[in-house]
Amino acid sequence: MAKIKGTKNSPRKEVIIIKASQLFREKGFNATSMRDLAEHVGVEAASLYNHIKSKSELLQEICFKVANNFMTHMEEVVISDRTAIGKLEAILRFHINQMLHNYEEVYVGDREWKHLTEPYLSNMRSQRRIYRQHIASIIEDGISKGEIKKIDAPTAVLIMLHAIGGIESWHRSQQKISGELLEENMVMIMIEGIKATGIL
Amino acid sequence: MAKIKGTKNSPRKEVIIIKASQLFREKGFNATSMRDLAEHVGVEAASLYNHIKSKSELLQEICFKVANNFMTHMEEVVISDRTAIGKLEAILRFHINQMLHNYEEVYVGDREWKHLTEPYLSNMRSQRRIYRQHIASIIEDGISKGEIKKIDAPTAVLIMLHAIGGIESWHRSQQKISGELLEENMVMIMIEGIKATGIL
DNA sequence: TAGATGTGCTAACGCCTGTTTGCTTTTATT
DNA sequence: AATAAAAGCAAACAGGCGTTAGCACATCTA
Repeated sequence: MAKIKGTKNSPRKEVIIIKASQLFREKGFNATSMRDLAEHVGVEAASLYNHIKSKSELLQEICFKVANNFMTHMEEVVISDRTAIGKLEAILRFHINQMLHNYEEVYVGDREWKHLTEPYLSNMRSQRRIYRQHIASIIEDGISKGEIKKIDAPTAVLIMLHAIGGIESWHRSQQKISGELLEENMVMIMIEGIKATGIL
Repeated sequence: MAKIKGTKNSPRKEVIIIKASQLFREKGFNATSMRDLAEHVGVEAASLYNHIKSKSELLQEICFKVANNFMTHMEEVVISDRTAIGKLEAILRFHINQMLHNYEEVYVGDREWKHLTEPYLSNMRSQRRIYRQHIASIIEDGISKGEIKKIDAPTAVLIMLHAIGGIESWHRSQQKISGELLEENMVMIMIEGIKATGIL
């Protein structure tokens, strides 16, 4: 039988997670209280527990959803037949687009994962390490093939990843350029910065 | 007779601020309790209040000390007779060195200032805006003089500033390259990324 | 219609928070 | 040695925290 609810087709838990993402991003995980969250959902704090197990669970769901998202894309890129520069550009563009169109959750996943509890904390740490190592490997591959100038790969990785985090400032900016233009500017600056010039 | 002391001569307060910087960096401002801090100082929580007025005051002192530090340097650079690229490189190197040698406080000043209370919060917001505008002006000047490729200046600013924030990862890294090498790598990648190539 | 299920509420719990009070001990100055 | 100031402590406060218990209602299922 078709279960058609009419007004309430979106489950309550989804709404809670979305609101939680916004608040965690805005004020941080620890500075966001359950009563705070409840008010934004339009409900009393106690009622939240009909849908979620704990405040921690909210952070876990947000962080691991984001992490899986990035990890899945990374695996596709790694097995693709792009050049090293092409792979980096693909990763860069994916990050930028995620930051542009999935802002709240991505931001929380990036900045608030430290407040996860074990064993999720260790799990996240290792996922992030693996992710960075993937990028470093691509860079080192590019260097050995002469596509990329001779730089320290881990340094290039941290520059790339953190530069993208700066899109946060763009979101808050008043006179912002379009997302497409932002993407092109970032890609140009970052990719040109590591490309081999033939001179060096 | 003469009260030479004021509230400044006490080194105890310095210790408290240093430990607070470490804890705020490690766990975040909200996740650091005064009892936590007291334990690291080697004292009971109540005793802290013989040296400081409030937890908030700690965050204020850290944030504004760092901000003044950067602002002072910025003003020196702005009035210098360097080229635009030269100015950017000077700013970049200053940031990197601060991040390397004054890590805890700089990190807190960068990531935890959101938890300041008014009027300090507004003050900090405007200081940061002014700082970014200074950099943007330098970039635009460089573009108009043909030193820098035609990019969106605010975008370049956010890339620069956030890329530096990535040194956080470097600090935690196990097999890290030397600070000098890190600096050279970062400068090379970032500066080359925005330099005019003559082709474009 | 009867029961089950989902969702909401009020009230409360135990714990932790930043901070104050009142008192004692250490340290520095005369 | 006497005295004043600085620095420490235990105890407590009021308020906020995440969370639970118990109950009420509404909706869906049989």
